[in-house]
Amino acid sequence: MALYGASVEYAAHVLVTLASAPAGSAPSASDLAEYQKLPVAYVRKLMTQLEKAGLVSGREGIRGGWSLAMPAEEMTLLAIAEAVESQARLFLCRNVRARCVMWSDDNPPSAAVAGICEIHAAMLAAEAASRRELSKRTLAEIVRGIRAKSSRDFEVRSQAWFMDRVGRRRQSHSSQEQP
Amino acid sequence: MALYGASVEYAAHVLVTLASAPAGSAPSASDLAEYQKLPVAYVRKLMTQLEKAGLVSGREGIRGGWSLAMPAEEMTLLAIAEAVESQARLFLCRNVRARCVMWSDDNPPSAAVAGICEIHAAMLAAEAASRRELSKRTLAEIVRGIRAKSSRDFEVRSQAWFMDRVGRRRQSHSSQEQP
DNA sequence: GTAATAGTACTCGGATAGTAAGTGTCCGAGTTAACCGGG
DNA sequence: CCCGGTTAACTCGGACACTTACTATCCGAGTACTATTAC
Repeated sequence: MALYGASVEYAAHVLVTLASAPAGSAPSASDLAEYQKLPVAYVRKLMTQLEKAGLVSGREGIRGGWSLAMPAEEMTLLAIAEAVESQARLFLCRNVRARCVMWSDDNPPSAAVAGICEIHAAMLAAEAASRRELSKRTLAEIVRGIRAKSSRDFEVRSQAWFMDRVGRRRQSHSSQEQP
Repeated sequence: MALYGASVEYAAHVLVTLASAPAGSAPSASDLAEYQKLPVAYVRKLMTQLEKAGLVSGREGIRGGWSLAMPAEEMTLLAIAEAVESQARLFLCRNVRARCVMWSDDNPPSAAVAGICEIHAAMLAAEAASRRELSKRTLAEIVRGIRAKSSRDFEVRSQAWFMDRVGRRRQSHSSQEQP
């Protein structure tokens, strides 16, 4: 139905959140997921995919969490999409042309089917066009666009939310429980 | 995995075949399918979809068959793709932005989420680019490209194959059986 | 005071369901044209 | 000679099974930091 599924959408929003989070806060996968009510376990898996692609770097352990592995200006939407859905192709040529009945009986499909199928070629051109478009958009641009729309109050409260999560994480095992 | 699946590939090749078939031969869905060893029943379904989209016109009955409903010069690859996979989108926005925890407790997501999501906008731009590319390519161009690669002999034999199919269809119930 | 231990909150990776869409098949119904036999 | 019935070969449309990939969840294992405890 759609080439890029929920994975790409989740990943993109998570990265936007990560780029907007307070500097050095290193939110955990749970933080990032719950902030936008995404399935936590699923986001966890996405994070490891993003890490493999070199977009984020994680730190393990009790104070662990995620942070961008490169400046947001350099991270393109194409890179994000390919990180979590590397197999996404506009079209997969099954080489129908070579199945023609003309070939089967006597002479094999040699010269006539040489090179790339015309239809496949057109599809590849279209795919290249869409990728070119996606590679133009960077995470930084997207964050700027979102920030321009949102209120200052929203930003402040979001930052506070993340700081609260991090703080809560730390104090939770100095004092065992809290009201 | 791929936005455009086998349906689009089959449809495209069938239309190429149809455009290349002898004038007035009106091949049946079976003819078109067997010519390239495609699943017959499936091609039949595709043909009705292509008809609904106005790309081909069918004639029922014993001498029935299919023919292009418009000049091949006017039929774009985009039209073909959309005829059989109209739901194909590059990206389906689930409006994740509106699920943010910041909204749930007191104030609803009003102004900040107004307009289209930044990520969605970028995806739409990419989709538009690929569609633009596909709408540039016409069936006539594709047929020309294929014809340029194939031998004259291949063409002649293909035409003969179709004429044989049509002829066989007619004589098969003047003389009941044939050797 | 320093070192070993326990506990906490993460990440990591694989195994496993559930679900939706594409792919492919089958069957009955309707349509057109040719042929065949009766008037 | 003409006309209605029969048959053949299509199209049309819906119903159904199969496969695959995405989405989502769960669990055991590893890791880093902190606090506690023992020496």
